[in-house]
This record gives sequence, structure tokens and C-alpha cells, in this order.
Amino acid sequence: MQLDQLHYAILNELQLNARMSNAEIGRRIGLTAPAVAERIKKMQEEGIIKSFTAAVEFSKLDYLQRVMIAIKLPPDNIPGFLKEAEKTEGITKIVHTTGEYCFFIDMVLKSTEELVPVLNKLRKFGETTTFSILAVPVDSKAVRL
Amino acid sequence: MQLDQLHYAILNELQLNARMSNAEIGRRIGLTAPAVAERIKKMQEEGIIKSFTAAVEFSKLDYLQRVMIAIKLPPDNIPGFLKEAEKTEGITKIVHTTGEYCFFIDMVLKSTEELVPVLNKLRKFGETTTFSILAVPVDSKAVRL
DNA sequence: CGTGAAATAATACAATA
DNA sequence: TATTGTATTATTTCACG
Repeated sequence: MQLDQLHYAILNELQLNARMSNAEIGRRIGLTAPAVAERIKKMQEEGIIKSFTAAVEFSKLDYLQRVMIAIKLPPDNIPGFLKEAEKTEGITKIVHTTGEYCFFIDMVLKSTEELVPVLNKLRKFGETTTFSILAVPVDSKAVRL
Repeated sequence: MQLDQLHYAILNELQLNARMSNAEIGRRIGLTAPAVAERIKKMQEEGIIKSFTAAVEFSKLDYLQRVMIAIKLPPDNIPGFLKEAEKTEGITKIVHTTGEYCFFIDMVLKSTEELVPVLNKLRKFGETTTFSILAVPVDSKAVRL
């Protein structure tokens, strides 16, 4: 798919406020609402836009325990690990990396006790290191495209 | 602020699709559109909803280098580090943790060269470890509230 | 929080560059 | 092929109960 400056302009607006109307986006970048709607739809179909989400401050909703779990695991265990992790409630993000740790998992929990069964489950696949999250100073910050 | 089941229902819908109309949310949970609009506005004012964002697949936009930077730094350096990191283009998330590393930074870049000045800047505050991101199997996954 | 009226926006689709 | 104009439908907004 060929992207032009207008596609990038739309993505910039949607990163800043995903609930902006097509008409408002169009006004800001110089397109009509149907044209904006069409471009957004296409970018979703192409997988360039994965989803539109609300960034929720979980610490204000009794999710007092937030953790970053790093896990180092043998390659053969990756599919099984991912299948298990994807269906674990509270996991919001999984990043696969090179280096000392293979995966970084972001998770929110209501209490420390909830963490125990999760770690027991994940430990079957590899060695885990859990970091307690004190704060998230920057979350879902837009990238200027 | 006192939250009831309808607030949680709204947050669930918005996590799944932030562009859903107030009318549609209302239909799903049994409220009128104005009532939904007012609750969303209040949750934004309270900081329960931080923002509405589009989850962009940066790997499809020439952001071929994505990294997770872990940084360990003395407490006195935290304010200076944050100030610097917050204005660094490409950083999408900063998590402050306990444990071996103090902060985890998510960053997208167009090339490896761009990483050099960033790391030189951050190294003034503490010891960095950079992990190259191979994939993001789960991103901005909703938490069932 | 709901209702109802006015303004605004989304959508479908024909026309067109 | 992608955008625009237009008509129709839907939604948002706001005053009032």
C-alpha cells in the first residue's frame, strides 16, 4: 500500500485523539469526511492501524499491582508460552526481543496474590524475572509521522 | 469518584474500540447517548481515561528498528532523565519499576543509526541495556473490568 | 438520567477527475 | 483508483424535566 502525507497526517491525529470525528480530521488536514473514512478503513484492513484503544489509568481502578515480567525461554517453548500468555487476563502487552530476556510482559493485577498462579504457569516455559511497576510516566505517546 | 458497573462497561467497550459512538456504547450497555458522553467526559477529567489512541503497526511504516531500553540510574538523576526522555521523539512508553533496572523505555526508530545519539544522551543518567524488538505479539490488549 | 429539537456527522452511492 | 458531492440516516449537543 502506497501512503502519502495525508495518510500520515490522519495517523498523527488518530494517535493524539482516536475519537476525533472524520469531519474534524478532514478539516485539519484538508480532506472531506468520506475520504478520511475511506483512508482509515483501508489502513485498518492493511494492518497499519491495529486498533483504537482507551489508555486507562489502572492504578485508579483498584489495579494496585502492576508488573513487568521478563522471561527467558528456549525457542521451542515460544508457541506454547504465547498461547498461554495471550489468554491470561491482565496482560496488556507482550514484546519479543533479542538479548538476555526473550519476552517482556506488561500486566495489571488487583493484588499480589493474583501474581502467584501466573508466575507458576509462566515458569513452566522459562525463567522469569518480575519487576514491580511504580509508575508509568509515559504511556501510548504519539510518534510524529 | 464513585464508579458503578456502567462505568466499567463503558471502559470495556472503549478499550476494545475507542471510536465506537456514544450511541452504540449506550445500546450495548443500556444507557442513552448523552449519559454515555457525560460519563466518558467525567472519567477523562478524573484521569481514569488518559487518552484515546490508535495502535499503529510501526513496522509497516519504515520504523524498522524498535527497541526496549532498560536503564538503571541513581534516584537523583530521575527528574533529569525523565525530562530528557519525554522530549525524545520515538519514545512511546516509559515504565518505572523496582528491581535491577529502574526504567523500561519503548522506542521506535527508522534506522539503527538514530539509536546512537539517543543512547549517548541517556547514558549520562545511568547504565543502559538495549534489547532489539523482534515482534509485539500482544499490544494494547483490553483488560476485562 | 431521560427526552426532544437543532446542529453536526456518518454513510452510501452516483458522478467525476 | 481515489476523491467529491449529495441525499439519507445517525449521532451529538444542549436545554429542560
